[in-house]
Amino acid sequence: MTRDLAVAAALAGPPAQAACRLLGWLLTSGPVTVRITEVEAYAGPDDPASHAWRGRTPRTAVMFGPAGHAYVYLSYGMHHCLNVVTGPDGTAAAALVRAGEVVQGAPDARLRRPAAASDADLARGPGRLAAALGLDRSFSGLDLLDPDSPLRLVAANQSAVALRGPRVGVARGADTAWRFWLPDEPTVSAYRRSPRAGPAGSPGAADSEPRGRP
DNA sequence: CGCGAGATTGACT
DNA sequence: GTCAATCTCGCGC
Repeated sequence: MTRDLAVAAALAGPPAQAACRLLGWLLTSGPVTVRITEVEAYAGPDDPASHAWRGRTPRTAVMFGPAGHAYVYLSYGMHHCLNVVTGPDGTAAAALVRAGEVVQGAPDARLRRPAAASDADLARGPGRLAAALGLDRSFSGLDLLDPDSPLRLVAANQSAVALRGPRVGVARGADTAWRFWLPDEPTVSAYRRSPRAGPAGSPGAADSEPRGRP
């Protein structure tokens, strides 16, 4: 097979479910392989924190496509962030890969991230993870399930139950508990609420309560 | 066509 | 804890 349909189907569900499933999966770019330890779910026009909130644009068009493709964007003019497109074709959704453990090619990752204090810091944070994998916007739109793709996603068994909490850094939708991470992983990034978001649990943005260890 | 905002990081007070 | 760096997007004039 050239494309794993079962894996694609696993990512075609609702945003939070699809994102949660990515935990423990492997991302490979060249010599570097990362095991995903932290993700966030983003939806479409209904999700004010999503890039697709205002509808389809050239940049976010890939989010409206079939699951299993890459959406890479430039954040704050300097850091790249990787999303895995989720949900059925025609609806906008993606999972931001926030952090991972470098399980292969750590020396290569370190060349790209000389500032990393430890191996756990190589891909701890979305910008750092994209840097460790050597990603830029040219990777956006790639089919991650194609064995010939320069960036590949491979499913793996998820041993632990995921913890969940509100998404990091978002100004709106800051109370939606759509961040998922694996317990006891030193590679999971620290939680920082956006200063532009109101106080936690502020009215108007109320969603599900955080659980676990935010 | 100008301008403000942003799914971040790392350095500094 | 606070703050600047840096640039693309997308809305408003």
